[in-house]
Amino acid sequence: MTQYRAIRGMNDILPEETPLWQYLEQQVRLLLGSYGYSEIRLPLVEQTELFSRGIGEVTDIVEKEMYSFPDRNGDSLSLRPEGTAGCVRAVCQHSLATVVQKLWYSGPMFRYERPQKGRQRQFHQVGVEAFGIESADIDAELILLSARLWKNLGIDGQLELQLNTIGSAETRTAYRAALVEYLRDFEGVLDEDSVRRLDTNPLRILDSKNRSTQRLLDNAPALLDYLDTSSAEHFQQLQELLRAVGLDFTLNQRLVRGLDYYNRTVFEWVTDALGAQGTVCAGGRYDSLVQQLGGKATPAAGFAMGMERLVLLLQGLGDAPVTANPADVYFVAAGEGAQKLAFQIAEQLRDQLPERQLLVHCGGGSFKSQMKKADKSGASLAVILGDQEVSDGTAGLKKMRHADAQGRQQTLLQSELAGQICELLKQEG
RNA sequence: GUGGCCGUAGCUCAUCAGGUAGAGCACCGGAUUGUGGCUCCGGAGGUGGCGGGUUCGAGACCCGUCGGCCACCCCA
Repeated sequence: MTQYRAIRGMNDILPEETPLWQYLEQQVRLLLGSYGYSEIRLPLVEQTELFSRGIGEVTDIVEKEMYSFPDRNGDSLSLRPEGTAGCVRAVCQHSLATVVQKLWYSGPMFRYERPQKGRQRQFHQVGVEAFGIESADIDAELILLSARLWKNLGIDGQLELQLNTIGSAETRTAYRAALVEYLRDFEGVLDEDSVRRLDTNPLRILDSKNRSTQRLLDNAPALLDYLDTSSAEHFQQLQELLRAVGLDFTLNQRLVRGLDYYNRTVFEWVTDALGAQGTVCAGGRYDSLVQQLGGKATPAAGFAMGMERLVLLLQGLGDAPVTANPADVYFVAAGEGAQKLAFQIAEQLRDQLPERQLLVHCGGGSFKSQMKKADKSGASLAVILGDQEVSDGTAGLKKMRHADAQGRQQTLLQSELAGQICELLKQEG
């Protein structure tokens, strides 16, 4: 029984899983680079106020999910529950938005929630943000690059794009009033959470999972009818751009986001392969956030993707796209002299083959047990050194998993070893 | 925060009217002298999450607690 456990909801990513994470991160990095986005690295901790002002005081994230604590000087700090607020803060602080900025970041986020499939208390997001562009083309680009990432990862078949617009602040004020007026009449039949939201955040009622609430909404006023003309045009342009490149999407009028800063475009990539946490990537436009956080008015749009959820999708692919790297050469060394010799030869070989994985056996043991380790390492070649080789200047070189038992092992001079290994590895590619 | 299911070796799990625990995989060693993969033999490894209760006796029953999973909620 282990004495210490990781904090609930904060999981270790074990060596077995890291190759898949590295693969995912690499694909993300390449793709974002190809669209001209630059990485920005941000602190995990910010002033609590940045989040309450940015995300919204009455959102669940701020109300009950933040890890907040007083700093030693009494300031209230919080572990970031999302990345956009901090990114906007950095953009303002360093006056980055004097020109168009296309940025991305990745790292852990923290929310105090009950863990379940696809949901941790410490989880990882990659966020992508574009500052300084008001037109719908950047909305389209953000969506297109995410679509391309799914394709590159081979998970595009499992994802569907849902799209909506929530218009301007005025749109929502007017619509909110109409929606509340409509729903008040059904207060008796609404589910408990939706009743509460009538006062706090009525738009969130739209994406309630409650079936009877959803039925009530069938006859509710539609946000589209309250849309201001420029938002309507913006939305129209976005759809045209997406259609122009043949990207499928579903209009979902009940799609609203849980963070207050969004306006106009909102979108989600959803899957039914992950149980209840089906949103893998989501975002939208947030034109007033920069100004709201003290910067110059700057239009902006962005999205975030949940890395754990993407990893789950990749793992579900069956054919694991990545596995652990097998070794190339394993040095079996029995005896003190052989150990020294193995290190010498291996170090020399590392100069010539920096890309190859060379393992020198450590920890002693019989030839037999060392050979077992060599086999398990996946190495294609084993170098065998013992007292005899030390004294006569030779080395055994064995091709592991070689069909022909006869030609499997050769004895050669130590001076020939490096050249022969290079040659054999080159043959294998 | 609420609810359902679950908690036995590193991992996956079993056993039994309640009588103080097993298998497979993994690990270690051996099967002729210094050599892997297959097979065979052997070994190590568990205060049965923790605490309390019922009982002559509990891993098995009851209560509590902690933890896990899933769902609500929330959201990436």
